[in-house]
This record gives sequence, C-alpha cells and structure tokens, in this order.
Amino acid sequence: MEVDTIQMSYAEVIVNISAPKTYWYQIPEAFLPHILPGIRVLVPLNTREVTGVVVAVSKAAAFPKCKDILDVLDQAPLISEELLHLTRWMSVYYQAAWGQVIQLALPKRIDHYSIQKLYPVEEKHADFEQLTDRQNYLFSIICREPGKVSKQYRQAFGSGSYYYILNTLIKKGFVRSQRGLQKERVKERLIQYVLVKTDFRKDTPAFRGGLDALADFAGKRVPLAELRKQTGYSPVKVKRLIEKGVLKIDVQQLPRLPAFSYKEKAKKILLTEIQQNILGTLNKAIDKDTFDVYLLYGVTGSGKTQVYLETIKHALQKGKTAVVLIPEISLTPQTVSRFETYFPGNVAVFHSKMSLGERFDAWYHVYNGTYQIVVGPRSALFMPLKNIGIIVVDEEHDSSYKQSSAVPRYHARDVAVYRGKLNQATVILGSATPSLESYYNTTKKKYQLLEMPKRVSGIRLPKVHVVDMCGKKKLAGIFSQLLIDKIGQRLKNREQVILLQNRRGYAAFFQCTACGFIARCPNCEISLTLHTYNRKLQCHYCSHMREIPEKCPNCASDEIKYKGTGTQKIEEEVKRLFPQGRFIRMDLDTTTGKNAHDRLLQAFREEKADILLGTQMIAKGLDFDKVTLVGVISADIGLSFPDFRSAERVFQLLTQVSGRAGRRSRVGEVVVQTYNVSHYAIQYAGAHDYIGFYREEMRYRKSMQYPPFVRLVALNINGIDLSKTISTSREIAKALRRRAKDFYTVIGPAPAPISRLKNRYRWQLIVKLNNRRDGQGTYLKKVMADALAIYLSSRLKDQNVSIDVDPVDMI
DNA sequence: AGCACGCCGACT
DNA sequence: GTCGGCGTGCTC
Repeated sequence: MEVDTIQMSYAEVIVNISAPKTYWYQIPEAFLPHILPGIRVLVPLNTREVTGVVVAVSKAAAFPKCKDILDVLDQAPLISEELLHLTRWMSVYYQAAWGQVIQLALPKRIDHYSIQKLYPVEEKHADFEQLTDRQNYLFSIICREPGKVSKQYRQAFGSGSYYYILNTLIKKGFVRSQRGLQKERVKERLIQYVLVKTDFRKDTPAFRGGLDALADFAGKRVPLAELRKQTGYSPVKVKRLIEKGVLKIDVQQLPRLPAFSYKEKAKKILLTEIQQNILGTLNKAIDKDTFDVYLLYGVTGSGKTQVYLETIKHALQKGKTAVVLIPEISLTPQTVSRFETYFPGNVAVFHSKMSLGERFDAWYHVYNGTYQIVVGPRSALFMPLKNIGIIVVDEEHDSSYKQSSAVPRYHARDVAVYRGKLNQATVILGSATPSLESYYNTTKKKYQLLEMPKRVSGIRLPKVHVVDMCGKKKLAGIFSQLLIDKIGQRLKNREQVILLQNRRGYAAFFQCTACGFIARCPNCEISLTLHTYNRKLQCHYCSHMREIPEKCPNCASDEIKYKGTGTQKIEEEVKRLFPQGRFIRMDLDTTTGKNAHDRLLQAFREEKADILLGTQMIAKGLDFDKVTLVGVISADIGLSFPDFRSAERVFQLLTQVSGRAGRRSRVGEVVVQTYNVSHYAIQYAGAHDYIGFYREEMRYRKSMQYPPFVRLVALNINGIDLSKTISTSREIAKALRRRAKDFYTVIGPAPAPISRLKNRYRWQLIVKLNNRRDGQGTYLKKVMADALAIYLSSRLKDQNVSIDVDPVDMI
C-alpha cells in the first residue's frame, strides 16, 4: 500500500476557467494521503493562485512540467464521483468548461484564490505630467479609491489595454501592487456554547465580583452570547471563568435555516383509484432499481403532489433519497410546507431569497446526510445526495428550468433525467401542460406516459366559451357581449375575474390613415407600441423610445389612429364599463421595482381587487381561489403559423389559466375571444385536450419537415468567402456577442461534431434565441445581419452579407 | 476567466 | 521608437 501512495504523485485538477481541459499538478509528499477525487486544492495557474477540484490521481502526469499543489483545502471530498461524472457529462453536452459546470455542485463563495490589490504611490502624485492621458486616467481611478482589487479598476477603466497600462504604471513606480490570498467568505456558522458547572460556588467561593448572576445557569448549557447578555460578564471575566473551570466552551454548528414551524398536521388523504394505480406503477419502478422516466400528465387539481409525496415516502423506506425540482417562481410557502409537513425535519429547502450562509448550511446538511429530501429550483438538482431513488420535476414545462443567461447554459429537466440515469433512479416529470419535447419522448418510448385526467375533488373543469369575433358588432372593438355579461355577473356575485391580454402597452401600432404610414423602430423594423404612462412610442424589442408625433412624419396629415389593443387600452375600457369593479393591471409600468409583481398578485389573492388584467406574467405562480372567470381577450396573438413555439406557449397559458379558474369550490368559466375560431389551438383549448393539441401539432410539424423541438439555430453566412478576411468563426462569435446581447446568445462557433459533419457549417455560429423571442427567426436574422454588417464593413467593402437562420436539433 | 504578448497603424 | 487598439493563445 505504501508503495502505491508514493506512486500516486500527480493530480488531475479542474479549475474555474473557460478552458475546456484539465491541468496536472504534482502532489507534494506531505499532501499525498489527503488528496482524493472531489477534494479542492489551491494551485498555481499562470501568474495567479486559484482553487481547483481534484478529479483523478495518478502515478504519471499527462504533462511534462507540472507545478506543485500549494495547499489542500478540504479534509474530505466535497464532490462525489457521481457529481463529477454528471458535471463532466454536462460540460460536453452543453459545450461549457467542466470547471465552470462544477461550480453548480459547490456552495457559492467558498473558493480560495489570489488577488492583486493596488495602491497609488504618494510621492509620485506630483509627477503625473510624465503620464499619457490613458495612464493618468487609470492612475486617477486608483487614487480615488485606493486598495481595491485589480478587477474593480479594470471595470471602471472600461475597454482598452488595461493590463498594459497598469503594468506601465507599476513599472514607472506610480502604483504599488500587493498580492494576497482571498479565502472563503462563506462557511458554516459556529455557535459557541458554554457548559456551566453545577457546583461552581464550592470550587470558586471567592471569585472577584461574585457569581450570583451565574446561579440561574448552574449545570446548564447555553449559548455564550446568551449568557453574556444575561449576566453582563465581560470577555475577560468569561475567560477567567473558563480558566477556573467554571465554564466549559464547546462549539456547535448551527443551521441558518429557519426552524421548522409549520403547525398544521399532515392530513390523512385517501388516494383516488387513478392515483393508486399510478402510485403502484411508480413504486414498482423504485423497487426495480432501474432508470425509468415517467411523464405524469395530470390536469390541474388531479393530485399530482400527493402522488409525489407517497412515492417519495416509498423511496425513503427503501433507504433512498429524493430530489424535488420546482420552478423558481412557484416556490410558494404552501408548496414547500406540503413537503415539510409530510416529512418533518427531513427536507432541505432552497429558494432565491436565501442568504449565502443559509444556502451553505442547507448544502452542508445534505452533504452530512441530515436531510434525505431536497426541494428547490434548478440549482437544487446538484445537491450532494447519495443514493437518489427518485427525482421529481414538477411543472416540467416551465421555462425557468432553463438557465440561459449564465454559463453553463443548461436545462435542469434534462440534467435531472441524466442524474436519474446515473443513480438508476425513477424520474417523474409532472405537468398539466407537458412540454412538446417530453411528450415527443413518450411517443418514442423514451419516457412513459402516465395520465391523470380527472380532478380529485370531482369539480368539473371550467366551461370554455369560444367567441368568434369576426363580423361581430364589436363594442369598442374589444369585448364581446358575452364577456361583458359574464364579467358583470361574476362581479355581482362578488367573485374575481382575470382578464388576459398578451400584448403590453396601449396600442400595438400607430398609423396614419391618410398615407398608411406606420411608426417603426429604426433598429428593429417592428411597429412601435404606444404607451400612455409616459406618452411615448416604444419598441418592445430594443426599448427604443420616441415622442408621439402630432402629425404624420410622412405626409404631415393629422389623421393619426392607434390600432391594436394593449393592456392599457383595455384598462380604460374596463373602468368605463365596470366602474364598480376594483381593478389591478399588471404591466411594465405597474411592476417596476423590487417584488412589485409579487405584491400585486398578493393583493389580488387577498381580494383587494375584483379584476386582474395582464399579460402572461399573471400565469406564473397563479393560484387564486376566488377566481371563477377568465377572459382571454385576443387569443390570436402569437399564433401566426408556423410559429409553433409561441402557439405552444399560448395554448399552455390558456390551459393553465382556465384549469385554475374556480379551482376550489365553484365551477369556473373561460371566455376565449378570437378572430380565428378554426385555429387548432383554440379548438383544443375548448376541448381541454392538451395531448390532442400536440398530436395535431406533431402532424403539422411533420408535414412541414420541421424538427419536433428547436433549441438552437445556426447562422449561415453565404455568398462571401470569409476565409480571406476572417480566420475563425470565433472572431465572428466574439464580435456578435458584444452586440444585441438581449436578442440572442451566441453559444459559440459551430461545435466540432457539426462542423466536421458538413462543410457548409464552416461559417456557422450556434446561436440561441433568448426565451421571450422564441420563434422570431426572421427578426434574429435581421439583427444578426445588421450586427455582422457593422462588424464586417471595415473588412469587406460594399459587399452584401446574406444570412440564413436554420433550426438545428442539438439534442 | 485572466493575463501576456504580438501585430499594426497613428503619432511623436 | 512608443502608444493603444485589437486579436490570439496559454494556463499544468
């Protein structure tokens, strides 16, 4: 054995940089027994010192000139072999560096790394005339706030040769650089306790100042802070008491998690026959110890959560652990308390409002094995559970499972499936409105479909009225008579109403009736939306703003009309028609500021308003007991064929909202207004047949040879031989990344497998449309063409850049 | 990511 | 010759 450990003298380490590879370090003999995969080490990297994670130890290194490991940061591996495997898989699948992916599996802010602090040299102040403008600028920034980390000055300095100028300043003696090590800032919370001796008076009768105040604590164990507060003892006195043996200190780690306080007792709930059948299937799957994925398609109120609870209970009895993923936004106290009540003291909860310390503690207690169940948003998937038996992804269609803005860009639902595979676990994807890709996977027999078509309570799903708005004598062009009557009725009964309009602002566009001129955004070519709160025309893509012209800019006529209906116009109309109804509108101007969105929803929940109007933002976290009527004002928005993605979203929204109407006691109603009654989405909304909707959609897609799901698009730059002007597509990727970041995310140059596959991908980029712009292929094409034209204009004189956007199936 | 270095045009 | 912008390439 001795021989073996001596031979294992090199470690393969991943560091948190974007380079997609590992690094080799020599293990100094003193560290040898402590180095294992999953342990963090401090290593030199270039000019810096950084934290790395050991992934393997070996007797030989795959690199000739290894540096030494500087320090070992952990006593035991923080990352299991399984999570190492999972993150490595993600790094390949999502084209991200392993070192960046692995950060998901570690608590935040525990890294050690070297930092460089900068100080101006006082004596040199007078000599600033020796400096160039740029050097002087950086010098003044450092003088203004001395002693900060180099990185902060770089941010203040902006673009340009920061390091070059900084090094010149250091060389000339204007700036002093001090290097140091930044240690972890988040660690376990340690509480000092004192044990007070029972008979302390006997041993220390003549203690100066007396010990009367201590009498109440004799023989007890109390937090030191508490004791000092009660007795008023100084630290010096406490120290002396410790020396005398009256007090004994012990340190205990305390979770920063709020103590379990939910009072309600777990109710004994009888499962319906359907629930029992599904539970039987799932329990059998858990017993088998094999990897299986189930898509649990259950209508709203069909009791999916109860099935999760029972299945998890079964898994726990088998000595296994469980992960429950929920969308960030729906993490309401009710959802969590349901799990906490069912499994008291056994659930680690994660949510966005937890402090770093609380997160650390929750992580630590999962690591310790204190908790067997983890409930939280996508980040909860990477908790250090061992022997996972079940992974639940609730509301699996929810877009918040996608992390699209930060590296690594990943989809937690899909990673959950892979983690399930690694653990031979049962994975349950639950939704009342499954995503197309999950349904597609059931048709391919990759997943198994479980259906819960009935509500537990027996309450009927709401009645859906589809109103054909064509040729109707429209009242103010917005409301059908049916919707007006229904709103009036519900208000009279003191019930609540939701009105949905998926279009913001006052009017969608602004048109001159004399010449037909429409105000468009100069950047995006889309029509500008009129907003009444600031009396401006706004672009909903790039936020470009302009004043409302009094006369047509084209023909100077004053025959200007606003067309299309936004939420602000509807507000005006509702207030005119129902002056008695208390009203809340959710739009950009009413939801600015922190938590404004939540506050409005809360107010509505507390029945401080009768009518809630808004865009699809309402649907997030929707749970209103008193809502019995939902009006969908223009169901056609976003349905333009063949824009499948937004058709899917609109249909999802309709199904969710209508499913929740009258969820508890009263049967709800939904009024859908449309100019396109024959549209398939609306037909199926009427029938409440979500899977039926998909069957139709798949048929359409097939006929149009459109892939079942599109995540990424590739950009094809045609007609120009770029090989003479640009050496790599990396250059283009970089140039485009800087522009129009809101519109798309440049994932990278075409990854090797694709570029090798087909020569025509040579100048392609892998680009992802940002979520809210799904399906806006034409728009993306224009934005990218413009950005590329600007970038290429210096290199290609007077050449037209034509760009094709192709959907690419990456999965 | 963070950092160093090389190339090149603009300017002493 | 030096400066600064820009782009590339390396980190064990």
